[in-house]
Amino acid sequence: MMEKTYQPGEIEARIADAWDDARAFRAGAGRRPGGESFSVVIPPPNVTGSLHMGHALNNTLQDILVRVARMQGRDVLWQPGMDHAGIATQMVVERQLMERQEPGRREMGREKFVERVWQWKEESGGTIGRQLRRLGASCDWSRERFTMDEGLSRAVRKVFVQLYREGLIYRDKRLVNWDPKLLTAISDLEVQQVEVKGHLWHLRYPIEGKAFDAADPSTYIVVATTRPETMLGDTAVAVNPKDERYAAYVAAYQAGKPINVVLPLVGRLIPIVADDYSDPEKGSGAVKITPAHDFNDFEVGRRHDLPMMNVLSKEALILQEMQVFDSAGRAVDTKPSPQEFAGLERFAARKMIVAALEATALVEKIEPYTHTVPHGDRSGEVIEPFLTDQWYVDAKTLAQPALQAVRDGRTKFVPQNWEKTYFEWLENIQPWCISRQLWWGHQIPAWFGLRLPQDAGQGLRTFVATDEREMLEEARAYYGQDVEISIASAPTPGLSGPANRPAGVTLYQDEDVLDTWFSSALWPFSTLGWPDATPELARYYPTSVLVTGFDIIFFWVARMMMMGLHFMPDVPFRDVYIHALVRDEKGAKMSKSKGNVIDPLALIDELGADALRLTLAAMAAQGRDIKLARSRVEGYRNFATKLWNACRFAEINECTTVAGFDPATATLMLNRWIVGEAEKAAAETTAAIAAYRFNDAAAAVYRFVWSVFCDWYLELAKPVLQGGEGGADRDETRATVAWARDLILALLHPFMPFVTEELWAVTAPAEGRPALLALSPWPALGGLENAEAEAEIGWLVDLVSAIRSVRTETSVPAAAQIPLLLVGASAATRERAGRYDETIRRLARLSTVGFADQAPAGAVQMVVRGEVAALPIAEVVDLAAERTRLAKEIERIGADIDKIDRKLGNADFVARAPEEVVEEQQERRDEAAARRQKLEEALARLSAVSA
RNA sequence: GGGCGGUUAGCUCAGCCGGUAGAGCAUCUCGCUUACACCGAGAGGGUCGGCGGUUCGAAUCCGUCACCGCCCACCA
Repeated sequence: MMEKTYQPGEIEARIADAWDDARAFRAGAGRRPGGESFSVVIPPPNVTGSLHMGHALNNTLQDILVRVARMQGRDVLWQPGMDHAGIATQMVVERQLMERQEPGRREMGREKFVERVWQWKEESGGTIGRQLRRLGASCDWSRERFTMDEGLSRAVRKVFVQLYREGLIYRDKRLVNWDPKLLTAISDLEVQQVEVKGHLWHLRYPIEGKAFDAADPSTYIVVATTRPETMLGDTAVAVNPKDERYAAYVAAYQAGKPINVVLPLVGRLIPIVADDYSDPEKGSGAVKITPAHDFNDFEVGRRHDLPMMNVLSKEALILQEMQVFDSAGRAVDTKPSPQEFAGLERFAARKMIVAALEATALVEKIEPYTHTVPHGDRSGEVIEPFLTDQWYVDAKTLAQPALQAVRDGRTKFVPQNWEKTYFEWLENIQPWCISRQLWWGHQIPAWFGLRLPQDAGQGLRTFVATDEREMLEEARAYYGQDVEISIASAPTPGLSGPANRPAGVTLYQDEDVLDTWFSSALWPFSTLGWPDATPELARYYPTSVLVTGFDIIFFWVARMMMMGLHFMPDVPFRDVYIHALVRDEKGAKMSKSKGNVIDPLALIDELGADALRLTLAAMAAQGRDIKLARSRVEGYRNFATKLWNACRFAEINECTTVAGFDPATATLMLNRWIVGEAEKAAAETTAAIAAYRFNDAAAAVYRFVWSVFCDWYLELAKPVLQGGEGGADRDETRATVAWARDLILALLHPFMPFVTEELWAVTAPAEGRPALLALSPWPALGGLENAEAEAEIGWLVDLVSAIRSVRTETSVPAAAQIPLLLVGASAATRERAGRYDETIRRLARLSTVGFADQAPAGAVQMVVRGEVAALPIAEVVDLAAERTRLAKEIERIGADIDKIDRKLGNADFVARAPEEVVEEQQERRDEAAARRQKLEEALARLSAVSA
């Protein structure tokens, strides 16, 4: 015997185990002959992650698609896995070390630390996988992959080496976004622009050869800056070539004899150059150029062949000695910093430098100034543009095929408007900095050694290879077979210049690791075994669809497209379904700091995974954020209980699945009707899912289950099921109820896998029914709609609804059993009334259903499908109120008719609108007119009585 | 500066390849009845942000304005 309410908690864990035991989600499980492949790779959550609403939405949608495909008998793989999340994970473990007061990362050393991270991963890294299982995600967990697995690491190295050899990965010295807290470079995408209130300092730079006089503007040039501390590294001042104010400086520069300024505090002479970058509208129109600490200045420096002076250390402290590089990035010199600033942190230095300048009247003015400042998205620290050697991917080249594939429609975005965002970004893509100064990640497979004297190349000799053995082969080919090659763990001090002892060479591997997204970019093929030609790769690549949030289009989608197209013969996925962000009730982004996070696991505990899933699906309308309210989830929890009780009703009434039952053979109108409605609902749901219209799909099943199956079909079936007459009608109805219930369970299963699987199991499994709903066929019906049945049951529904409505409006006590008279009923109506006598009386609370040629005086009347039905209850009803009711309805219909008449009276409408539209209007008018006629008659009879 | 999205019932949102304004929640009224009070029946509630245009006809297409949100770039 089933419980009265659905208790998700007890059931969900048990069902999840049942799926596991049956290996129901293994790749290809449930595949039926001819089933084409359907594959999805999960957006790998961070190994440090725990389930938030975004994951819940993302994986619910994937699971719906995957479960439908599996039920459709396709060869399904949902590939799960996790991302090693370089920075995030390293931070977590470092924090843990600190909390436990253990030695820090640096004291521990690289090898030990990495070992420690692996240990952490084994112990605590699997949380999200378990949480996804609780959500019901039907991934093939036996194939779980991790971006740092041996196999995936091999793919990473192979890709790196090949791109390097193709010239698409290279090392370069240029400005990067440097995070002075994490002490690593980060990519443009990991930088957040934050608006901050700061100041704009107007500084006077004295002109060379003129005695500085604050009162005489010809003795200095004013530059405006938000970052005074970088002035130590200025190597020029730029003015616009068209700026009249600075015509003399421009002319001098163009004549090859630039006028210099004396850099305050430093005393270095730096030229005034003419460059379009300088905007006459901004500041003073003259701008200080610090090529080593500003991206724009860096470009100006390259254009004018200016030296770059690095003022800051990696920790953003002012250097003792500034490092000087030429415009090509070659180290050329060092220069002493003013010693009073050496070692100061950059913001402290700013204060002191401003103070020093003020002391000598070199500050013209200070304005409050609001501007945006780049911050690291992980550390929250102000990013420092920093001159370092890093590895870059030539993203521009790789982007071309990725753009083309979407333009050609080989990969489609849903909703399509995201293509624009994708195009925009790829068309303006910058080199992708892929090296990170971290320990946790894929160490870059590049080794450095000294150059041979005869080698004219610059810097150290680089060997890039997939492993040490391959690297050593290359090195031997370079240094000679007889040279002894050793590998050091770190660069030896003073390692520069030519290899002067070719008898023995020491190499060391690049210490940096790759950006986590580098390995994620390979996910669709690396998880399938690439670079080996595995059967999985052949079966499941390209994947069918990628489901992800828009915030990750650049980070991940675009890069998978680039890598997939470069290394595989086809795109990584056919469709990209982009879903929205889950926000809180008020539309704010959920964040821990705001404290408005709704924990999906808490909701699952309380209301069930199914309720949460159906809520998310029902709210996943394309192109719109989801504002999640708890009440909504409660509503869907109620729906689960409703379903549960409907199944309980079926059980109580012995509606058991009849093996081989063919819905087309149903004979009772009621059964033919529900069978047709079921077909419609199934078709609607299937089509909506195929179009990624999850909300429409959810609404279609929801409505069918509650408003059609429960509200009408089961109610209408009660007399047959419970009438005690037994016989063929009852058998057929029991079979039909069971059939419709099974269909509902199937249609709902992708949305609510747990309850439906449980109900499937408890509703007395019949022979020939698959043991697991998850592997049962998806409903595919045809030819079940029946106009006759629709007309008959439609009339029944309308009649009962009309009586109920009138009863309430005329204040007939709910308990009162009143008679009904069908006035001037047609033969069909009489027959139907007879057939459903008990049903009608039960649902409309009537004592009798009779017939009459005319409505009795004072009867309450209504019009149902063109015929009058009367409730002869003059004594219970307030006649005046009844008159008002009728008059109101007549008025309403009158307004409708007027509206239609205006249309039909419009010659243009009749002439230009499509024929069927005109006909439809005509029909509606006729119907309304007939109805009004009947109502007017009813009103007349009523008035006659009271008169 | 460039781009995208939003503005529809008290709330949260569907509908938007033009042709009778919908759902859930909330509200109000009623509730005989063993599938379900996490329920049933009924009701109220919207000039679809403003203005203009196209059209026989606009919530739906176009333009414009207002407000809200997001993304990208830049900011001396």
